[in-house]
Amino acid sequence: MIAKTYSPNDIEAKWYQYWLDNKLFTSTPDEREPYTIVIPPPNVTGVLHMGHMLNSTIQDVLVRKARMEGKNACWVPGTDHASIATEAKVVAMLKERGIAKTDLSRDEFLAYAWEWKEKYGGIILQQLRKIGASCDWDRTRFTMDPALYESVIDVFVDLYNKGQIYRGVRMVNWDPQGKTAVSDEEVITKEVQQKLYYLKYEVVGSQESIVDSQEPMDNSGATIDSRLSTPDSIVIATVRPETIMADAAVAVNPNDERYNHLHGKTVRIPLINREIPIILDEYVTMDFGTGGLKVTPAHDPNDYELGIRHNLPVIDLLNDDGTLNEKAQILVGMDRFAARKAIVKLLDESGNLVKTEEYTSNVGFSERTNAVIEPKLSLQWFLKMEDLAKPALKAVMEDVVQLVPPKFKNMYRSWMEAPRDWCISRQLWWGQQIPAFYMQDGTIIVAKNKREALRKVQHEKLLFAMTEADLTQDEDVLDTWFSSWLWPISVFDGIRNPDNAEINYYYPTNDLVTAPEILFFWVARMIIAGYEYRGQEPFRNVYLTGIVRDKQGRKMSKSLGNSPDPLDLIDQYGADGVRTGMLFSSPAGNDLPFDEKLCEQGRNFCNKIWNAYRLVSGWTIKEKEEGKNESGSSELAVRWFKAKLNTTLLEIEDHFSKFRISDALQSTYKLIWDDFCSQYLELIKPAYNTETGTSEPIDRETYDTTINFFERLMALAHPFMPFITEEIWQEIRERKPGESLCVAKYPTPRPGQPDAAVLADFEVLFEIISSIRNIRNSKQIGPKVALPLSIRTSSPGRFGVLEVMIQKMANVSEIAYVSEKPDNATSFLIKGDEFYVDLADELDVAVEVANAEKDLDYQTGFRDSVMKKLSNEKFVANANPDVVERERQKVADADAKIAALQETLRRLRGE
RNA sequence: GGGGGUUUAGCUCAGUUGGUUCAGAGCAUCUCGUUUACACCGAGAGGGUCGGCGGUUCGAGCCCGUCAAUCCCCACCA
Repeated sequence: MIAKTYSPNDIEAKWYQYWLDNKLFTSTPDEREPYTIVIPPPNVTGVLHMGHMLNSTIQDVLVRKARMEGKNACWVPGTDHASIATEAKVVAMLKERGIAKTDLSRDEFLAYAWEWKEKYGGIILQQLRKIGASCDWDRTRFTMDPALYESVIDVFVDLYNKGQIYRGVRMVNWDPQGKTAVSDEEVITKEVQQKLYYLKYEVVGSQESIVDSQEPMDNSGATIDSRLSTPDSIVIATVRPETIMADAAVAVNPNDERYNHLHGKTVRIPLINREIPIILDEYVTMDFGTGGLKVTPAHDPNDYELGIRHNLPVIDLLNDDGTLNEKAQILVGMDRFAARKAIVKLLDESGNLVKTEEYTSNVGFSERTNAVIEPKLSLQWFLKMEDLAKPALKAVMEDVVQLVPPKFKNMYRSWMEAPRDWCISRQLWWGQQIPAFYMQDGTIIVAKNKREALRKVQHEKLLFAMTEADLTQDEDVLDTWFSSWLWPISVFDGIRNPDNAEINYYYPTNDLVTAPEILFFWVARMIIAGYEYRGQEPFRNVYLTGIVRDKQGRKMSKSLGNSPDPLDLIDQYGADGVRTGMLFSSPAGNDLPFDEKLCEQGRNFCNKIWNAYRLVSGWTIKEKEEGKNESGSSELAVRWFKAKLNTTLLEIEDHFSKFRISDALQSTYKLIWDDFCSQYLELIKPAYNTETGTSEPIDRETYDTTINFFERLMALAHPFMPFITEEIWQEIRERKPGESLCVAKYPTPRPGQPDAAVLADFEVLFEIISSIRNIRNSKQIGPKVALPLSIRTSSPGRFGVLEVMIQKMANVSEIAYVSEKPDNATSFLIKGDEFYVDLADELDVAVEVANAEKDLDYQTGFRDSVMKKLSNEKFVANANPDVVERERQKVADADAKIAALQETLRRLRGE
């Protein structure tokens, strides 16, 4: 006997192992059509969160479906080395052991990092197995695998040789915690409540200034607080008072008449009294703050530009870790934020702090470490993006690469039309070390390795005396995205070995499933690399998932602690339950407000399927000679379900073709729960024999057909819920060893028109049944009390076999065709046919009259509104003839109902 | 500051070229039911001026304009 409730935990591990043992997920090139997905490689240090859960489930649904459709499905798993994040974790781990990174050599540090990676890395890949992900694990790749590492190096060398990569001093985003530069895309700007400090700078030679200031200042029409500006000083506004020691000038707008008297003057920086010039530049906004701007070229990108224009010195007063260096002269060694507090106090004491205002402004944060980004001037490597981006922009605009949903095309375009150069160097050790080698005179040799670099020096520069010892490799590593942008190519070794059988077979891949957050970071760059290195797009479709949010709409994150552990959820609801739960409300590109209720619904669905199987498996089958179901009702039910299945399959296929995964699941869910369980199974269910206490046997034909239906339904649901469907599919009939639903045929709609007649008949049938049940409910009559039904129709006997079903489903004792309404009967109307249910007790005439009147009102109103439409000449003239015809039909239907209702009313009133 | 999305039932969302009784689904709520697969269930019910206003049209949830709310992206006026 099968258990009453489905227990996922018992079977999930069993089937997953079975799939692995039978190598059902492995793929090698063959003559079949390939279907390829590369996983967005999760951070190697990562653990599974709800975003992965959603993303991986969608990929698995697509891959499993393709596999069942007979394609050579290949889902490549792997992880990303995530340089900053991983290095930070390793540094933290070392710190716990009392080891500082600075005490280690690069090689020693990397040894620790690899040790750490081997130990903790890739947990997430194990977790993916728990959710049923059908990855080809033999293909697991890591962005630092030798082959992938080498691919990255090759690409760097190649792009350098093509003149696309250059090295230069630029203002970059500095992460003082990670102590590395990060790209513009890795900076998240957030609005932060800050303070705007108004600081007074003394004008040098202020005695003269007083004399000059005989000219009345009021002429300028200045609206600024008189305290803020005096003839012998200028007040500037800043949110970063700790950088004043690095000021190179104070700028005012040349058109700002308030400051005419200061042109050509110099001022003194408070506290340190260094003298700096007043410069004129139209960049300065006159109506912000005081109209005076402190210019700090080392610590602000705009100031840096100003500095270049005015030939100002660059004074960098920050160390790499964000503390003040000796150039600051004061507060040396203090962290920038502590220094800010301290200097405000000092400025206040010295009388230079004029006032403080609350101020909201945008501050950049490091995506990886969440540290406040410091604009910093440094020597970095850059990749020119302008030309590379062109084919990638075109591909998306012309839908060669299709973004799903397409609304993201706008975003993509705005970024790709004017891409900024990509800062690809990082001041870290964990990653691909930049293959640039420096000669002692600073000459740069870019080559695959030192030996190659030396060979180049010797052969191209004819410096045969050079040795490897004379070359030093660049200390920096490459941005992690500089390796992941090659992912769809490098996992098939298509960079090093561009004509190999694998890349030629699997590339371009089919679908990419990822989050919109990394559309620029990753997706766009993969497309760029795809065109540059394969001359072809890396994938056809990009399905962009939403962000998983909690009930309050917050993004689920580890730091907020509002994300449930997916593995806990799986324990609780089963992998299939969680998978379907995730998909129930996740249209592409829309955020997913996650609610555990959805997992519960998923679990309930599993249980429903389980019990449906329990029901069917408990049936006994009639001996052959006993024949089939006498009334033919089962045959008709079969005919109906076939038609229903067919139309639903078409619907599901349509949803899938549009990547409407949620809708495809919804259709599957309804087909199984409502159509198959609630209707079909109830219709064919054998009667219960009260004497024997068992159900009657079912005829062989109906039974076999039902089992076939079940099998097809399991196949249909398998991409969504692989475990329970495999379990039942294996139970349903004897299978050969190694056979699996994973590679069974996915149901396809039968060709030809669906059986419209039977579908229409059953719609009427279900309406009759629910009307009778409704009467039962409203009259509080229990389901065990059988009720007689009378029908008055213009075509007697038209219900034929359906009568048996009405009797069974609505517990009707007998059906009679009548020409007069029986006494004591309550009635309902369906398409002009009138149905009467004889109630044993007295009929409440008043209630019946009220109901009939209400219905009559509605029908008359409805008829009138349609008539009004039809009497409008413009409507009849302009509307589609079909539409007009339908409207006429509506009137006819309404007329019939109205006539019937009027008659009912007459009778009820005894007229 | 620019660009885009969203706004439909208490909640989360469907609603495909404007036209069938088009105002929908799931969840939640309420009523009834220990029926013989399933209470992780069954049978029913209530609930919305489709964000506001204006326009186009014979006809608007759908098209256009405008306003409002909200979210996202880009842009670092200190």
